[in-house]
Amino acid sequence: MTYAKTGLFSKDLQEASEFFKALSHPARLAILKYLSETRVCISGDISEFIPLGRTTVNQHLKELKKLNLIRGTIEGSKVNYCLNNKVLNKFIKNSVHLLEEISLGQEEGYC
Amino acid sequence: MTYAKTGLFSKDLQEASEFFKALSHPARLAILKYLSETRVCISGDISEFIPLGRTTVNQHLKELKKLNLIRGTIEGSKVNYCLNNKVLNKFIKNSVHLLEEISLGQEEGYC
DNA sequence: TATATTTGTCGTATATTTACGACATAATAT
DNA sequence: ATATTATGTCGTAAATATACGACAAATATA
Repeated sequence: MTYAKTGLFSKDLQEASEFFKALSHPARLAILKYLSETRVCISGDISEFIPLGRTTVNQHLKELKKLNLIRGTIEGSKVNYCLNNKVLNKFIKNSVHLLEEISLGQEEGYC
Repeated sequence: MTYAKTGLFSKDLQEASEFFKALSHPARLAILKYLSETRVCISGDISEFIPLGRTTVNQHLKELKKLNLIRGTIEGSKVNYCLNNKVLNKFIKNSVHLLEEISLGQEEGYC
């Protein structure tokens, strides 16, 4: 196909949409929430907590790692996962700003 | 497949992820931003503004309409589109709350 | 050393998304 | 009445996402 037309849009919108895409599956939101609560935990804890197969959870972790929203550090045979708050907060700040830009100064409905 | 496992997660996460999915393409963000600026405009203006084919833009509008983020009202042979701020603001409020819940009370990185 | 544990990668099947051309319909303009 | 405009729908091709079993590698345990 003449695919991947996402490059035709502004950098801002591209970045924001990528962040939203990372958040577009309940499993990934659940992982972020879980990591927010546990601060740190090993891979196995996450896939035990999420009601999906271990391989699938791993794939979701990969998606989150792709955007640096989480970090995994090896410790022996286990891997500790945690939020990368620096990056996460930057994305949150930007996307909240974008959403406010869209909704601010709006009355009920103009049509 | 044993597909659509999204139903295994809480209603909150399901709803939030659906909203994020609606925002996960730069074209849809661009449409929302455009409607925020113009307040109202016709379908043709949107597909002219967005660097994609008319059919594709229509499809994106359909996605946004599916979640009631926008509204389309027929006027003769034209269709006026505008934001549905009531619904939009509800989604924004909920998702900002969720994101804050995830990021709040977090130091730099725990691993 | 042999075995179990923990994790990651590869391949694969199916579902969904993205993008668009071709066609249909209704309203407007000529 | 006919042509043009504005919009929507259908079908389809290609790209991506989702889900998982089978296998591999490395560490920890017996």
